[in-house]
Amino acid sequence: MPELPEVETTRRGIAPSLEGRRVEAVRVFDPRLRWPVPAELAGALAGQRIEAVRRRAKYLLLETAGGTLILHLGMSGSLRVSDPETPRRRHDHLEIRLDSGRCLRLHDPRRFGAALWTREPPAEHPLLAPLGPEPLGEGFDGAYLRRVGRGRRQAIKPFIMNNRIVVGVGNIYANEALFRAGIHPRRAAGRISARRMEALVEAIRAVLAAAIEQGGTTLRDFLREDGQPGYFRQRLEVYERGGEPCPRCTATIRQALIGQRSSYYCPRCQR
DNA sequence: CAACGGACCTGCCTGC
DNA sequence: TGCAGGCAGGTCCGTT
Repeated sequence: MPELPEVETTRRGIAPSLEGRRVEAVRVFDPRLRWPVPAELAGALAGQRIEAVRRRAKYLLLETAGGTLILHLGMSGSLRVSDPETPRRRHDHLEIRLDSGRCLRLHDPRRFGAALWTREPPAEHPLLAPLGPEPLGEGFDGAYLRRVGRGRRQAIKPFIMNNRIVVGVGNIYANEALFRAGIHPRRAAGRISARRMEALVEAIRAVLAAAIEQGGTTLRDFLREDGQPGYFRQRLEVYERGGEPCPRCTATIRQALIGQRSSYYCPRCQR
């Protein structure tokens, strides 16, 4: 479910309830996530004060003086701040009780998500260390993308979805950014001019920023931590619109599998 | 190395 | 109605 805008929306939603609070207890109802939830997590996190809730790529980082809880929402994960008295839902796998009397619950039907603990600086964790630049940060520009794409024959769409190249661009926003930039999703990454690569970078930034502003995209089940949906879905121009007219030129939008993922594009506008 | 397919899971929808 | 099959927002890992 969540791409960068949904994770960032979640971060902004939960941070005010977490920052500055002390963890009173941690309960793991089902440790079978993508990797087993470490047995030491509950003991290590209990008693710690949450100093900051940060995001790196699609990872959420709950930082304390004793270590960092690394959370990933996978395809179907979500976080809710709730009253501990509220009955647990099916697929609520982890609960963190706070000294405010509230609790944070991780809900994840498909269990592709993760909850890990590290005492090292999180940037050095093996999962985070190899990640490419943040798309909305410094260090991500046309010159960079052109340089790392040089000589690559891989299609541009899976290329920008590779988190060693740039993080946070999932299937929805890859489709949308390529449409905005007028680039065909199958075009080889190494065969895009500097000018068009710059346009692609700007399109990625613009679509992610706009989606964050709208609270993310709710397709099926993504809900913000307050239970509200994100409103970016109505702004999607090609995603899940196969067979509809292109909003720019009225040609019929195509759907095809590229790199195993559903891809949507206008065969006339995108070259 | 780059590129690709498989794997991990549940839920939901479609079509027979 | 039941059941098989396909698909879903991610990404690691093993193989070519």
